[in-house]
Amino acid sequence: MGRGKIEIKRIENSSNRQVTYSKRRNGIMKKAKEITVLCDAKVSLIIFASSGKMHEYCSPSTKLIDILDQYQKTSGKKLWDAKHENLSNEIDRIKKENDNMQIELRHLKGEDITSLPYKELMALEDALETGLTCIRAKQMDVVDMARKNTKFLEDDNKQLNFIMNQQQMSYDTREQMDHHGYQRAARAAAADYNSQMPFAFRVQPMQPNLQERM
Amino acid sequence: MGRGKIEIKRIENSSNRQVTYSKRRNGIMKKAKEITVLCDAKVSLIIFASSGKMHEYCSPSTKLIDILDQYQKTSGKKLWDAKHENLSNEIDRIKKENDNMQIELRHLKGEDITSLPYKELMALEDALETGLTCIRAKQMDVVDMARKNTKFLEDDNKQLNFIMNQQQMSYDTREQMDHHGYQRAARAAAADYNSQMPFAFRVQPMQPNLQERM
DNA sequence: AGCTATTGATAACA
DNA sequence: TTGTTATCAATAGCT
Repeated sequence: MGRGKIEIKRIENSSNRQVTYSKRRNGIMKKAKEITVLCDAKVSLIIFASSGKMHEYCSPSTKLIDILDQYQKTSGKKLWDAKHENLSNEIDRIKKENDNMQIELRHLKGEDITSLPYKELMALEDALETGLTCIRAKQMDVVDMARKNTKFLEDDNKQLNFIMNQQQMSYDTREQMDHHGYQRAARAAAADYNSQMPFAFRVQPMQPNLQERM
Repeated sequence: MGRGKIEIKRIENSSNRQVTYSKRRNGIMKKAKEITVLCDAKVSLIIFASSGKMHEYCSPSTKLIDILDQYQKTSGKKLWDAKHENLSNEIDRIKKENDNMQIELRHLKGEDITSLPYKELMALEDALETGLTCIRAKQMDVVDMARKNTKFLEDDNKQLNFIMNQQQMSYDTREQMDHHGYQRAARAAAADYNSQMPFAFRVQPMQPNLQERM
């Protein structure tokens, strides 16, 4: 149909192909509309040009999704139903997991244990005792750490008090000294302190993260 | 195109409509095939006759589902994506729930507690103690029940032994008795036993389900 | 289902 | 892209 007959094979000339695509697309769309009107048919037509541009026709007062639903029912071919099934199965699987954990949690909290056999009661008891042991060990750790922290703070305080006293003393005798003499006195005081205290009590960096863990 | 021009409106004559549908359907299918070959297009064509009968064309080496996926991306219209999103959200929600329970379970078992604040350690301890109390109470119940069961069995045994002895005795003196006399003696033995035992120790139905709960 | 007169679609060209 | 038109293709009405 045209000035010359053509073979049905890919049109190599790109612009010819584009023109033909456009004209034939319109032609098919028109035919699709006509058949829906003439024959009461439901039609879904989706065309992608090689460029990726899309055109569609769907018979009026019909939704594409309805046509596709009917397609699945009529043909038995799954489009999204398969994906749906997978997701639904996944949900079921996870829900079951959920329920089991729910039950285990209840049991550990001493709920819903009326119908449990003795063996499981024993197992639960063991688990709870183990947990309690761990928790209490951890609590001890924390308390211990707090105690150590307190001790470090006390030592710091002691040292700071000592230095302050020395500074006060050197301030009291300041009149007899020049500026350099004052600084010398303060340094001497610190050195004096460190030489009097055993190593473990000297100023040193605070334990990192000690506070956080409380 | 035909022996006469026709108006594009529903063909009222049913058999004409059917024939026209069939011819035009073939025509559209052919056109669809041609445009895919001539112009490198991807085409999905689904037609339902008013009778419900379906015909489809999909460009070769392409799946309908792929065309529809591309349709959703290109047009932005959702077909099944909305449904999928709902299911996916549900899955995410349940998975989160799952994770939380997983963590709670671990904590109760004394695992992964290194970074827990002291307050939560206390709460865990309380929960574990409560659970342990409940479990042990239940264990006591079971043991108690077992003890009662044992007692019932012992009583039964005692009673059966008593009756057996009586029967043995009546057997030993059997020669002096006729058949009726023997039966009378056995009945008398049982009555004798019941009259000698306090009510609570008499034969009575076993506690139901006592065994099961072990 | 075939046939064919006729209309409709479109290839090549502008 | 759009329009024109000579041709080819589809099909309406009939068998």
